[in-house]
Amino acid sequence: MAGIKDVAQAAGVSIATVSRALSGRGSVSAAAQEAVQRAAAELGYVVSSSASGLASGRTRNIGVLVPVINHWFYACVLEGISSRLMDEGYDTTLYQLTKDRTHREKIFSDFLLRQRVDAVIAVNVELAEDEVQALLAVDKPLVGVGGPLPGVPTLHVNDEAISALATGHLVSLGHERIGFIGGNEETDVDFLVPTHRRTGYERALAEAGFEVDESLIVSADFTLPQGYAVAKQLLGNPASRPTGIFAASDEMAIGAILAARDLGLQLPQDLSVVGVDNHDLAELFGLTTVEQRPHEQGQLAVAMLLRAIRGEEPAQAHELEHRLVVRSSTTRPA
Amino acid sequence: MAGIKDVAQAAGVSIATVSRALSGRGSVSAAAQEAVQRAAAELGYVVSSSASGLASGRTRNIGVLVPVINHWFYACVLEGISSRLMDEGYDTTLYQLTKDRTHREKIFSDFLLRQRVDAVIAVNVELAEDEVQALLAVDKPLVGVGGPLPGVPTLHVNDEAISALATGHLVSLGHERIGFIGGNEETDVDFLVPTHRRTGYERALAEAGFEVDESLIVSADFTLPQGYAVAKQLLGNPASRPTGIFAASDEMAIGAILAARDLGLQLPQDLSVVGVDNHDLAELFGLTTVEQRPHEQGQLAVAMLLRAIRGEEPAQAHELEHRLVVRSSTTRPA
DNA sequence: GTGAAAGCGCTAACAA
DNA sequence: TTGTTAGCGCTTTCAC
Repeated sequence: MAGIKDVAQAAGVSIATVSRALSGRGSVSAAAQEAVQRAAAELGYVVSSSASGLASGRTRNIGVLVPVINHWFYACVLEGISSRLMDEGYDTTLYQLTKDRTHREKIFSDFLLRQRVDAVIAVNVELAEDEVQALLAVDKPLVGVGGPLPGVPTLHVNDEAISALATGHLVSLGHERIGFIGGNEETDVDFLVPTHRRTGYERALAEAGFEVDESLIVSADFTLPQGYAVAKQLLGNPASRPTGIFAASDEMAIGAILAARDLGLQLPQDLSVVGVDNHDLAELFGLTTVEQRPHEQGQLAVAMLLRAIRGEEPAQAHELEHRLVVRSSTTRPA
Repeated sequence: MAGIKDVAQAAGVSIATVSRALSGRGSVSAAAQEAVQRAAAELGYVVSSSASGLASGRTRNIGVLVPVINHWFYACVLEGISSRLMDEGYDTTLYQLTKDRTHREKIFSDFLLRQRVDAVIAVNVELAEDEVQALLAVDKPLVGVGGPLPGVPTLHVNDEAISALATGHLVSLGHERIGFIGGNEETDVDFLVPTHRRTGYERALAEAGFEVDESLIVSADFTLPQGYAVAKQLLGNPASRPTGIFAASDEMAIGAILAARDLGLQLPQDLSVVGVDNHDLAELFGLTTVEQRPHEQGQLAVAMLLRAIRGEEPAQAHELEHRLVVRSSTTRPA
């Protein structure tokens, strides 16, 4: 396995020049540059990340914290992050953060805190104050996706505005009894997403002059099956049935659509449904939804992080756009 | 940031003893062990992975190669891998391998080959002969999931047997016109999975004495929407419609169920559907399927890899179990 | 069981 | 622009 010395020898320069030529730090003559490049290629030389990391303090490795992987949103964000990071020559190291404190502590102390990563992207994980401090204390740039994290630059959509938009869409169509399928905060790995989405829903209702009817509010875990289950409860009683439902995720919204079908309801005549995400399945179900682009969120997070790593302008919180995608799952009430 | 020297000083021993005590390599007296552990904990000391890696040649970091992340199977495998790896004190570094040769080459040369990872798990990526050789040449253990990879220990289900089982289930119910929704090989990231699943389907038909009817065979990309689309074509013509469908993935099977419903067919009376996976959504749709447990596959792959890393018995190909999960999507034909 | 010391393969001052 | 050289913080012989 060729080392930097071999390359230096083959190129007829010193190892320092090889290092400079290959890393782009410091100036190197065109001739030397060329010679080094050629020699490195011929020998199949690649710097040892351990050696480089030890000497420079940079690992070119970014830690990504996610609560789960097997979930549309996280998988998309992760794809966005990893592809962008790879383009920039960085590795992506994955940490699944559970709710278990000791497990988390281990991740923080054993993995993140020392030399393993140059920086961290936290995707929808609610970091405790001391966890944030620990990261910042070792001078590791930290960017959050789905924040907000106190004192941390974060990329996020405006969950409240999204909900208000979705609910408002139903209101504008003439719906007066609008159900809400939210997330349940206990089991939830996400932040305040459940809370914010509910607040937006209530705000839109208030603006329309409607009262909040607790019997129209149910919660699930953002998945399709649970959305189906709670929607069935919500729709089961013909007397109290809402004419429209806003679900805090597309998966739950699709669950609601399936539940409505199984109850013999015609959509959208008997029931309008709006979701959030613009999930891969949304189009198939004709689901009206508020789009958020997790893949892009991941890419943007990387861009923010790189700026922080390079010590450029202090990146700050950035609110991402969202837009209503109207399809066939919503119409005026019968 | 405390270093090994600080710990040595605090514990009143040499840095060599600290290293031994913390890594478990070499013998240390109980007293020293205790003193070191205490000092390290007090100082919040964690070894520098760069320094340790440089000195020892071990990074405690495993590279995981996947074609995509945002897909049920891969996300599950990934969760299994990363959680198990974390338990063992290893990092998981993620590499998305595209079909683009130059991109792949970059991953291999710049990332994998040098000091960044101790070993590699390839999940359903078809590695070229030279890619496998490159890994083995630098003496990096390699384990495949979903193989087979020539000369590489691999964990895999028997795709052909799975298909034969699923198709046989329909045959045993009395179906004679059985459609097949397979994967399309061109766009496919997976191996020979599409081919094997088709072979199993054909074998089961042959065993039952049926001829293969090409008009009953369609292909999609393993996703629900495409499964829906091709199933609609398959089921559109009432004259040539099959009474049962075997889909090579649960997502496509569910797509077929939805397509059938949209065509006004009653399930399972008018159409039986079998899938493969036992996907999170299978139960909701009452889908009969052949289960494979990707999460476990990931965990087992880690176990195999660790054995290889430790130089224990040469791990070999391991075929995973599968089982038929019968639900309500299949019955005898009308 | 323990310590001294020689690297591991680079990067970054510094000097030229 | 280039080379020399001193570390980076560990692990691992080797001698005791």
